[in-house]
Amino acid sequence: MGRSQLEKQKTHERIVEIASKRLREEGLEGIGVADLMKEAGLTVGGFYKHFASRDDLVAEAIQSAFDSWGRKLEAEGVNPAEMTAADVADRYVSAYHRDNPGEGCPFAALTSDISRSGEKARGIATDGLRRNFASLASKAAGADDSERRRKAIMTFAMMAGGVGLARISSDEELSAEILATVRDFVADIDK
Amino acid sequence: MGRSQLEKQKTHERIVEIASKRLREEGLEGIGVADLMKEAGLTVGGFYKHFASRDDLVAEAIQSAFDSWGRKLEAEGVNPAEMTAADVADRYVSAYHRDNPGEGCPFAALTSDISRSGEKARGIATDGLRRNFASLASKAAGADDSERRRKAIMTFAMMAGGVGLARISSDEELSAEILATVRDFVADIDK
DNA sequence: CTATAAAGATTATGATTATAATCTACACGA
DNA sequence: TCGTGTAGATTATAATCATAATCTTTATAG
Repeated sequence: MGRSQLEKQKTHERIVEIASKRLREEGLEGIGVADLMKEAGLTVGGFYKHFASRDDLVAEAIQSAFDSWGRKLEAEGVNPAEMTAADVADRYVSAYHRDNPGEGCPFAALTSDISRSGEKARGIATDGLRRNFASLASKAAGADDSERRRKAIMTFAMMAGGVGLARISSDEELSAEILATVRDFVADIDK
Repeated sequence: MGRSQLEKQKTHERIVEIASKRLREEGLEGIGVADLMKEAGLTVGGFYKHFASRDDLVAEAIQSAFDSWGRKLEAEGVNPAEMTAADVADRYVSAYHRDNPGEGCPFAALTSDISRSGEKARGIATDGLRRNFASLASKAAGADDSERRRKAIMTFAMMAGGVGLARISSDEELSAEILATVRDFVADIDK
């Protein structure tokens, strides 16, 4: 049976992980199958032994990107449940996140790309959105669930939008100003 | 001299306007030179009589997209200076804007694309950012200029981010909830 | 009225791409 | 140990694309 099943699974995960990073860096159409395989130490030929189409890889890669936030915290020994909204903002609305889209949030890196995508990618992203809102709502200050949810939604919109705008600005000072402003507002709302 | 100068200018503007719309709809790499020319009633051949490269067209199209907001208001007889922040939000954070990226704000439609672009496009966009912040600051409530500016920045981040997320969601209910939440918050901040 | 320069059409060119067919070598069931 | 199925390599295939060379037509200068 050719290489072992274990090998294949490892390879599969490697391709997905690489794609997840590169696609966030260069957009959903930004990198080709051949380059991706090359970066995984492979050649084009084997690609379709792993994925029915490039689109399928993209879907898996987006899913993996959504999970990466949690995996990263885990790797650092941080408990997501213990983070306050301000803690989240410090990480999310940071120069590091701005400068490393490949390891960051797909909503900040791929907003436009996903909104132009098909049902598959949008569905995965919609699930991710719901999870993000729920997680942030559990951290938000507020009199009732409804108010906490509203704060979660607007906080996330502001954070994702802020990082997006900060990435656009070619003026570092303006970019830093955007990040700092958004961070402060999130901390204020958290009260 | 071939067709008249006036004709040429008209043609040039037509190409840019079409590109400005289609690029916002399908991303900066989403549509080819041939299709663009076809939509303008022309063929590929003449393209390089108007633009040194596709990149040059993209830059002009982005610039035009930034100007389009003002042109649209003007066409409707609305005076931008008289709009409150809540007025802006009602327009910006609307289902119509969400569903018609081609006529809308490039920061909402092209966030990811522009942040991956070269200096030319980023520079144009950075100017656009500054103008947006200044315009919103003049409408914001606040004790001093600094507070008004801070509100402008966070408001714009929230609005652009909100429309971006609303476009991603394949669940119409969730999408509408995002829009409504952001709109309400902007109105509140405006106080 | 005529010559010509430039707008736009027609038609290469060469690069890049996703997908696929075929080949090769190895891991496993027997 | 042998035969086979499959992972991955090599090598087409066919589409798409930006760019360019060349041809055609017509608006204007003289």
